[in-house]
Amino acid sequence: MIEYRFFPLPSSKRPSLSSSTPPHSHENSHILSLLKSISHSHHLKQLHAKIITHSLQCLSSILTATTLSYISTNSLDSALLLFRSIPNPSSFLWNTMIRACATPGDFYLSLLLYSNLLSSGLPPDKFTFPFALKSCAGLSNLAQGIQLHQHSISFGCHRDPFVNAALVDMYCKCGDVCTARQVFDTMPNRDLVSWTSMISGYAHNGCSIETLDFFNNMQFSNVKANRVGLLSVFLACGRLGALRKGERFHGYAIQTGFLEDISVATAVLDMYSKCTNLGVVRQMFDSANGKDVVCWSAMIASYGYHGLGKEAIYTFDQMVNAGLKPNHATFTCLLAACSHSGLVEEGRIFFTTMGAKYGVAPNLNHYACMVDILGRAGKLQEAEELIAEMPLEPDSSMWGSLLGACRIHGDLELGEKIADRLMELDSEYSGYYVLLSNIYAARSRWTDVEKLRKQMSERRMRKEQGISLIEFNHQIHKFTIGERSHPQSVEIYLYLQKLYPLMKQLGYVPMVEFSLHDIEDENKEMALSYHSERLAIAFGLMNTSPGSPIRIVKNLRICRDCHNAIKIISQIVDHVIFVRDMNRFHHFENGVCSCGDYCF
DNA sequence: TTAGGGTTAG
Repeated sequence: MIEYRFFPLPSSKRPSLSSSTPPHSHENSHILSLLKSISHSHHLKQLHAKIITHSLQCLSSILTATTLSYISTNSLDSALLLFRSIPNPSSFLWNTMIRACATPGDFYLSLLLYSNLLSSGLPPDKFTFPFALKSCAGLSNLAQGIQLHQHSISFGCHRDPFVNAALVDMYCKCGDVCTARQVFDTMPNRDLVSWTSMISGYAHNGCSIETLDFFNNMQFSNVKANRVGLLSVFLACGRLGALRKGERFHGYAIQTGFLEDISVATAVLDMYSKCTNLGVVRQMFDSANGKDVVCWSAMIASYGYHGLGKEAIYTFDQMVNAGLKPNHATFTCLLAACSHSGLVEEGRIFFTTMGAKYGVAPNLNHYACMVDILGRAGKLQEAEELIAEMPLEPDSSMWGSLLGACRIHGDLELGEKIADRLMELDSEYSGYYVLLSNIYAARSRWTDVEKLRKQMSERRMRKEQGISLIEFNHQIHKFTIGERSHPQSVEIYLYLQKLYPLMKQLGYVPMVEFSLHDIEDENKEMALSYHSERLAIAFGLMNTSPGSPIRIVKNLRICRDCHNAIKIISQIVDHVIFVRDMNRFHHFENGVCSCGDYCF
C-alpha cells in the first residue's frame, strides 16, 4: 500500500479564530455572495486579497467559500493551499476537496486528502467514499480500493447506494470483475447506475457475453436502459462480431430516441465497422447529427480496419476542413490506417507534422504505429533507428511491433536481438514469444522453438489460446483449435475433410511451418486444417444458405496458412467470408482478400 | 456535495 503523507502547516502559522477582529456581518454576507457568483480566477484572487486586507480570512465561512470558489474556477492549487490553512475544515469541505481532486492527474492528491481526513479524526462519510473510490478506480489501485471498501464497512457506509455503485465501478476498473459482481449481488437496492456500472465493467474487461446477458437481466428486472448502458452493449456486440444482436440493439436505440445522441450513434457506427462491410458504416456516419472528433475518428478507424487507407486520409482531411481538431486517438486511427494499407510516405508525413501542424505530439502509440508502417514495408533498419532516436522511453509494445515486422520479413538476426530486449523488459505478453517462435519455426529451427517454449513455461506464461466466434441463430458459437465439444463437431470435421481435396485441386499447399510442433508433415497439415477459424467457417457454411455472408471474429492474428486456405475456400463456395482478426478485417471473395495479402 | 460513458498500436 502507498503511504500517503500530508504536510499540514505548523499550528503556530495557522490563522486563529480567537485573535480576529469581529467583522461586520453585512460585509460578510456581501463577500459570501460575491464569492458564490465569481467566475474568473483573476477576480477571485483580487477578492481574496481584499479578504486578507480586511482580516476576514479568520472566518471559517469566508475561508470555506473562498476555497469553493477556487475549485469552481478550476484553480485547484490555490484551493489546496487555502484549504491547508483552514484549522478545522468541515466534512463537507473535506469531501469537496477530495472530489475536486478526483480527476485524471490529481487522483493521488485525492487519496492523500482522504488519508489526511482520517488523521484529522473526522470520520469519512457516505459522500467521501464515492469520490475516494473514484480516485482508486482512476489509478487502478486495487489494494487501496480494498482498504476503502473495508473502511466503508467500518464507518457504516457500505449500504449506501452511491457507495455501492462506486465500489462496483472501482473493482471493475481495477480489473476485479468477480468482486464487483459480489458487491452488486449483495446490494440492497440496485438502481440504473449500479446496473450500468456492472454492465460497463463487464464490457471494459472483455467479458462481452456477460455484458449482453447482464443487459438482458437488467431489462428483465424492469430497469429501463439508458444511453450509457447501450454504449457498453454496442462495444460488446462489436467485439463478438454479433451483427444480428447489434442490429436489434440499433433498432432499440432508434425506438427510444437514444440514437440521436452522438455518443450512441458513434458506438453503433463502431459496432457495424467491427461486424460488417463499410456501406452500412458510412450510412451511419452520414446520418449522424452533430458529428464530433470521436465520431470522425471512429469513421477513420473503420476505413483503416477495412484496408481503405486513402479513404481514411480523405476523411481526416474532411474532418479538418470541417473545423474539428484531431486528437491523439484520431492520429492513432489514421496512422494505423496508413499501416494497414502500406501508405508509407503518407504515414511518415502525418507522423512528422502532427505535432507542429495539429498540436498533437506523438505518443508511444503513434511511435508504435510508425514502427509498424516502416516495419511492414520492409524498412526494418529505419524502424529500428526510429526507436533508438525517439524522445520517449520505448516500451515492450514498441519492440513487439518491430518483432512483428521481423516475422513478416523473416529477419531472424534482428528478431533475436529484439527478443533479447523484450526478455530484459520482462514482458508478460506471450505473443512476443510466439512471434519469435514463428520466425524459428519458419526456418525449421525446432531446437530454438523448444527452448523458447521452455522459457515460457519457466516464466509461467502460456500461449494465448486462439478463439474464433460466429453468430448463428442469435447465439454466439465459439471454436478453439482442434476442439470436438461443439454439438456439430462430427459434421464439421467431415465437411472440412470433403473440402480439403477440392482446395488442393485449386492449388492449396499447406504451409506446414505455421504448425509449430516438431511433427511429421502429414500431421502438421491436419493440425493446420483444424485451426479455430476453419472450424467456425465450416460451421457457418454448413448452416447457412448459399449467398449468405459468413462472419468470423478471431482474438489473435489469422495465420498465413489459414489466410491462403480461406482465399481458396472463397473460390469454392458461394459465400463471402469476413474474418476480423485482432488487427483488421479480411474480406474474402472469389479467391481474393481485401487486405491484398499486405499483412503477411 | 454523492455514480455509469462513444474513437486508440501489435
